[in-house]
Amino acid sequence: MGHQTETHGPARRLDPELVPDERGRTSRPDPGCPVEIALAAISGRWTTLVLRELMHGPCSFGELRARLPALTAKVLTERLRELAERGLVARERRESFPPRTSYRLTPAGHELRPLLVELYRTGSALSALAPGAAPGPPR
Amino acid sequence: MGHQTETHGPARRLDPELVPDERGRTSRPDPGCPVEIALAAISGRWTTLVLRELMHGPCSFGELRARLPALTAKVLTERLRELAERGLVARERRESFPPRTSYRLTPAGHELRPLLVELYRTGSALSALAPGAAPGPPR
DNA sequence: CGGAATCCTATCGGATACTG
DNA sequence: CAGTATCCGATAGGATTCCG
Repeated sequence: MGHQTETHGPARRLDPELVPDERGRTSRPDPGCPVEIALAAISGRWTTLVLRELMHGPCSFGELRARLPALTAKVLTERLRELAERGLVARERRESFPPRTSYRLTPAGHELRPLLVELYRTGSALSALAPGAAPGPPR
Repeated sequence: MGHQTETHGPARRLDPELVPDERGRTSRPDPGCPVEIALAAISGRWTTLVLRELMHGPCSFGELRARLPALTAKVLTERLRELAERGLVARERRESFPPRTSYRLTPAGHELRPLLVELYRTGSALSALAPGAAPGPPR
């Protein structure tokens, strides 16, 4: 916690906690940057809600729809496919009748839990600090 | 109270770490949910990179452009305005010539630091766990 | 230097309807 | 039950040009 650098010091000091290694020094939105990887994992509307449900345990397609009634089948399908492609969710089909599909988090998917917790914590802190300041216009 | 047609298990247990209070029980992308508030704060391409730069200390418009050369003035302006509207960034103008503007994080803005660190940590964990699995196609 | 004003395209996500 | 198939309006964000 040293002193501040002036606005035109030659080289800025990089915070090692914020930029631990090479991959954090990108000067553009590089997909290989860990921050981008994590952002991609939770990107897209409804994604964090779907993840939250799956964090509570495996879930069928219909159960997810029941818990998130305003989420259309199309978008849910898209989210689950993206999450599966990224290796965060596993799909298991029973070929019986009626067909049953179960979705569950993979070990990689469970890695997202601390991030979701931190998102919640940060959001709470912000709403406490910024009283009424632009939660964003309702969609 | 009638129960619903649940295909198995009665009520799911909500994880108190994941859903600490009422505001985490939304069944849709509610802007008042802390998770959404935090997501909104870091939403938009380039936003985390701009925040990273500002975390290192105050910065002028031109300095930000110099450090993020591929970021156009239009988008940078948009990001800074959004961050300012959300109370995360403060702008200070010198009306001299040439005009100098300095941007710095507010206390609320500094609240985002642990989130950025967590994003980095999570992304690193994912890339270690999912070897080569869909970092997403290059844009 | 520090922006604002346009234009243009790609993608996202909601609504709706249909299928195995 | 578990999806697929279209259509469509709304943004997001990049490129370019201009202004105080």
